[in-house]
Amino acid sequence: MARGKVQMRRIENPVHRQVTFCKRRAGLLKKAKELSVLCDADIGIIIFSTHGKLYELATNGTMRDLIERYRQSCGETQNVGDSTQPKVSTSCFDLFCSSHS
Amino acid sequence: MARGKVQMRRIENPVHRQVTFCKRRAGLLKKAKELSVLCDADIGIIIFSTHGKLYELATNGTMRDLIERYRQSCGETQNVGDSTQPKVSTSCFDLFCSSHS
DNA sequence: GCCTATTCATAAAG
DNA sequence: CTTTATGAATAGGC
Repeated sequence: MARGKVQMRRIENPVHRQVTFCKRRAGLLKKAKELSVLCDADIGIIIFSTHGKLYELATNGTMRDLIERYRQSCGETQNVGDSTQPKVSTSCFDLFCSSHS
Repeated sequence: MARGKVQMRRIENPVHRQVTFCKRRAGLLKKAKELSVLCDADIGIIIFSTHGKLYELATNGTMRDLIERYRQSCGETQNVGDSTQPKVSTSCFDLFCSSHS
């Protein structure tokens, strides 16, 4: 982005990667908050670092509520706005009920 | 941001809000993918528009797996990297177990 | 949806 | 941590 373009590959230098992770993570969360305020949207973000540390953000209410709402919506919604996922047919309800017969 | 600064309030004009929502949502998801690739992180994003439409992104695997992983981690993690939330003391496990005694 | 002027984010350096 | 040069995101128009 600055001082030279960055290539979209995994950053191999651990120090460099850590610095970039911190900066971009902050930027991403900021963007999410802005989108939430400007467009009155409800946004949740879950981030796991390489080392498995969890970072989260819920712009409205709690992540708990958001996941619960997600569980309901994804069972009704046929298609989401992003085409990254090939579309999984697994019902989201299974996630919460599979261990409780 | 461009052609004039935007104030951080809810955009009242519905058309304008819709346009901004589309543009910024795309930008947010792109940033998330970049962060995921560059820093080898696992990221999930859930977005509900004003009208309740769901948009989602899981950079690695499925949202189902990510939520499952989140459930486990948030019970172990004491603090997340973001200070937006005042810190909720409710155990995340309650979310999935409260209805099953 | 595409284009362009402008603001924003951020990689590299101090 | 703070600064700064530069690429990226995006608001407003078509």
